[in-house]
Amino acid sequence: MDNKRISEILEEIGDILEVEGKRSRFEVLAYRKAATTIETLQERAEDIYKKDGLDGLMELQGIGKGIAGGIAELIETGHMKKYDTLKKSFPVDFNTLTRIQGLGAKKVYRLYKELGIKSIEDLKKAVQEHRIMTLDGFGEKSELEIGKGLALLESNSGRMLLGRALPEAEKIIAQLRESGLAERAELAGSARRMRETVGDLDILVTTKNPEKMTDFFVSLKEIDRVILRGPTKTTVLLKIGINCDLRVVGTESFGAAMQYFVGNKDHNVKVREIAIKKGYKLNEYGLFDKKGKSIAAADEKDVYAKLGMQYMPPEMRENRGEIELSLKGKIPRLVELSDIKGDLHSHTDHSDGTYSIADMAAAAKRYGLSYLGITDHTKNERIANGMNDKQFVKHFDEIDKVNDRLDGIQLLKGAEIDILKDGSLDLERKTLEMMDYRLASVHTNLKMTRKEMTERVVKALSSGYVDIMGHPTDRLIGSRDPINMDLDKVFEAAHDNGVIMEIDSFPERLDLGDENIIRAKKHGLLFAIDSDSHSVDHFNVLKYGIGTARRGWLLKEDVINTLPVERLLKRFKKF
DNA sequence: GCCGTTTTCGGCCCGACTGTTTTCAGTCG
Repeated sequence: MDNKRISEILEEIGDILEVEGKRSRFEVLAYRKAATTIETLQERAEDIYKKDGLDGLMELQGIGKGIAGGIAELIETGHMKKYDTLKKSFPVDFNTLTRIQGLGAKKVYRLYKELGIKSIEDLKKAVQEHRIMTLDGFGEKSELEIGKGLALLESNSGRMLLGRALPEAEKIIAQLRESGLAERAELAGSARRMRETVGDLDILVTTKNPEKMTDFFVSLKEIDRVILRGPTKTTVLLKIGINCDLRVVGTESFGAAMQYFVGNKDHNVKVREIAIKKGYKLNEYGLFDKKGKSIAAADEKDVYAKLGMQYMPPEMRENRGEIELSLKGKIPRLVELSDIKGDLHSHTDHSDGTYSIADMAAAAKRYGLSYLGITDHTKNERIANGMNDKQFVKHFDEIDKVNDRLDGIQLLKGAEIDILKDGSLDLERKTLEMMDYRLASVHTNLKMTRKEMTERVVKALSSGYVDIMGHPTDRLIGSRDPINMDLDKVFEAAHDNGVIMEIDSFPERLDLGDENIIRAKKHGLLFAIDSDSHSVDHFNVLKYGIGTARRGWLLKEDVINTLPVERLLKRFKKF
């Protein structure tokens, strides 16, 4: 059973327990928390259970004996007694119905009890027939909002790629800054933490004129409609299809607000618990002592410092151990975009890129890189114009010629070699040995059994010819699951054979992702943060790869393309 | 139901906005 279904079931148990009202609200919270944990897990809960049993599940955040047992039951039998029983008494699609903005478990239950609404279809009909507004506590406006929520639900599926949402946020923030109304305007929330997908955007501003500031914000052309508006918080729907919150805070509490709105929920709960233990109270307005006097608020670093904590980069604030590290003062300096000296994955018009070798070199130089690896596709990728051995020999010759004319940037000869179905590489040894380095990826035959796929990849990595494994899991966020293989075995093979793991920076790939980076690093692996550029405009996706690497707590020394070219070349296989 | 730098029992973050309420519950993040 996949994580999504497990988390839906846990969430729904939480909903039903809440409306049932028999259990403590903390039990409800516990199920919701467990649901979030499973939903955001990169590894399959089923794999964890098969490998480490109940203990493996219980190591996860917010999952104890009870819920772990329930998950195990789901995996073993496809059913969970507790859920089936609850569902019999409440045959309502809580999961879908509560996705409508403004509808929570309790309202959904009332709609069921009083109007018999069990599904989205029932709800749509009830709205059309104006039956919602007849209920106590619901009015004309509630019905209208539910109607809008229904339309929105049909038009988009919730989360959006960071690569689509972040540029929009940057555009909006730039306008807020240029308006002359904002003293400061900063991105907060999951986008600032560089999560690969975001559910909404959060922007924080300080201003002398909140009223005018908000007027200006809601008048921006990027905005579709205003969902709610108050003196400190305004929510709008953007035309690109996600919500954007504007928070207006005082300059004196800007730091506390950043602290509050940047970390994820678990991070914040934990930090606030630390405040309580110290006899303080922490909210978005400041850190307060017992007498209610503010002891830190304007500066984010100061808020953490007064709690005995070292500042943590936004990308770390996910409650994955950063708080403990921070209390010990051991937060490391993470890798930064400016550390990147070159890019080891790019395509030209010799395969499926759109620009010449010389154009790509010039673009990389403009981007500030000092070397660029050209890694065009091999013949198995017919669709991408992959080259055969003979064509590669000619291709290398041309790279050499272009290289001779270049100044300030050096080209490296490589290829993105297909790992074939049987685990062999798609070029002859002779050709492989002509390159500066070799990047190998899986592109075809993605639906093999776990055992077959693991053997295939391990065989390729053990060939003695692979320097970098390209986009290792081959996932496409939101559209293609990672290939099914035993990642620990793959990482082990990579370690034994000196293979570097790629972090492909393309927003729909971000592969490896943050959790798998942490896992690979535990195996002692090194990384390459690459753009996978197919055009001269693509180098700026590197920032997403950097963000992902930072979410995986990588340091400069973990990333090989922070090395100058002479030292980099020493890391690659020699023949 | 989960969890442990006071704890294996007794806690569990905190505030804003809305609609429909005459003082607040529900929802959201």
